[in-house]
Amino acid sequence: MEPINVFKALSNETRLKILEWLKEPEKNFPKQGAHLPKDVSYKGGVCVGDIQEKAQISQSTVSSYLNMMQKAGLLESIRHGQWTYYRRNEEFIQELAKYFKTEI
Amino acid sequence: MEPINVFKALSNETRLKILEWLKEPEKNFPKQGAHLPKDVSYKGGVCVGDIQEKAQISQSTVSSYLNMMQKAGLLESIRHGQWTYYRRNEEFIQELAKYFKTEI
DNA sequence: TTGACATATCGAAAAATCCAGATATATAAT
DNA sequence: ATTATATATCTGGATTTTTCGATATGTCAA
Repeated sequence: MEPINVFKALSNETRLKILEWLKEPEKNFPKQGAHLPKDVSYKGGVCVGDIQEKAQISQSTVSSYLNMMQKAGLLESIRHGQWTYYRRNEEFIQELAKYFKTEI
Repeated sequence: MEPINVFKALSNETRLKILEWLKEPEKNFPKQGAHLPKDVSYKGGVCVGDIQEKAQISQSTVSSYLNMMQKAGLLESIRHGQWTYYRRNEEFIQELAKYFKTEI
């Protein structure tokens, strides 16, 4: 775990919002599921396009944000067809909260 | 509380170290107290010069770092004579850990 | 296999951050 | 009053971040 990279990832309004939105995907991305194939249950995963629409920033920006957050450990992703679904890496985030409590 | 500013303040190796050093001031700044007047008991406060020496960065940089961390809420300071003593704002940091646990 | 769509990567301009030296200010000592 | 010391503020060049449009890649559908 690289705390500096985590904090950098969290140092941006949009990225912080994305992380919060992904806590309640079905609430914040209601139309999600339209293209989510039934045979897949990537619980909580939201595709890039839906996140972009909600965040109101360019496609390239949202893509690199998500990549950055994933590299920091905050998110995980899976590709399904032409969609990439991102969701929170709750295990990592839990460790992070522990780190925060004990080390900060 | 402005989480973004907190995360920005934490997004730097030196500032992160300072925050950690200040968890155990008497251990990390052993000579501290030489100029700390007896009649003052600013528990845990360390003066700018001592922090600068330990961090090995310029005086102006350490001063603005400390100011930034204080504005973010992480530190608090008190002036005593020609010295400014900085220490952790534990109350704020505790709230922060709570915020982190519940909001992140 | 061609076209359409989702996402990733590239390249660049603008803005922000980093960090130092120079200078200003506040306090203490003489 | 003058000088010395600690800290704060100012200025600015170097580096990094932000964010976009353009382009590339991967996948599905016709």
